[in-house]
Amino acid sequence: MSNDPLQILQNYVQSVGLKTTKQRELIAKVFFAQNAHLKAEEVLEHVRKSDQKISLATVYRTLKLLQVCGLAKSHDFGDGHARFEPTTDQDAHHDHFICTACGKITEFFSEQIEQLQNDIADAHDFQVNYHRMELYGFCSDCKKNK
Amino acid sequence: MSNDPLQILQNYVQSVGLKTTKQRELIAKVFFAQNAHLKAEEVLEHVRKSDQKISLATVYRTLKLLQVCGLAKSHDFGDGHARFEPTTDQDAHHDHFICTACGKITEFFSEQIEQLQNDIADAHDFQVNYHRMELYGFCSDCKKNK
DNA sequence: TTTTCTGCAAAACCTTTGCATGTGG
DNA sequence: CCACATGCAAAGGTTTTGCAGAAAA
Repeated sequence: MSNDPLQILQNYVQSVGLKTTKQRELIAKVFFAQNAHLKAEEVLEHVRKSDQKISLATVYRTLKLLQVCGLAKSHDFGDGHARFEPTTDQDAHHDHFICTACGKITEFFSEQIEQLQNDIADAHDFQVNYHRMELYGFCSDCKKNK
Repeated sequence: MSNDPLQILQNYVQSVGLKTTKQRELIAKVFFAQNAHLKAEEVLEHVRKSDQKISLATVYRTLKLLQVCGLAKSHDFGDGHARFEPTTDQDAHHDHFICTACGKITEFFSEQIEQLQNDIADAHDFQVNYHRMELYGFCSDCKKNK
């Protein structure tokens, strides 16, 4: 059983009767290579370096496909643009720090948060399936320049 | 020094040379009375009960004004609609539980989260100004019906 | 009277979709 | 060949903006 997202995508595509195309492969490759929070437009920019003709619609369609097979997630951090990020086992539960000065998004992981969400869930009779925690403020660089 | 958001708004409006209007007063009154997470369209619905002629544009403009003077915040919970909520001292730090079955949004507050964010901030050399924590899953009602 | 505000409609924005053409299996 | 995929452009949804008339200071 492979952990390579491109392999997983390939398997999924075949099993559901979809087709492997140059565009899909390229978009997926670029997306997983950039381990970042990209807007669709940014994914397109990267992809265009290899293929000028790929359309934004295809980027959206491929990103949606990646979400359907559990390889990507989208999220709006509040500026009206959806950001996409890979979902892999090791970072499925990571959280984010968002610098409100420079816009940089950094990931972090806290075991305590996992514990905390269980406590809160119990206290409120909720069944938590996943969580999201975001800390807004200034990153170390921007903190200096204040 | 008043704690009444309507009073704060009034003071702000006057101090910056803006004008007090029936529409602004009504929208603000309705918004603060509904202590909920409302879409702009929902604010409009409530407002229309008192004044049929108020436009959606004015609702947006007033909600933006409330954000500028720190009385409201907006956030996209992932369905593409911005939700607006009052920002007051007592609930400035609350967090959210979102039921992915029925869409219900519930607030909660945890002192431990406040502590946790400080620890994380220190560890990463970040200056946290505010945070957001969301737990996604099933509320007690929807949990039963599974 | 002067500046701001409103309502309307149009524009802007990101994202999705319809359609004719292209391409993988 | 047939079904799916693509690119383009147009449509879709929410939010913003330009403008002329209305209202507050």
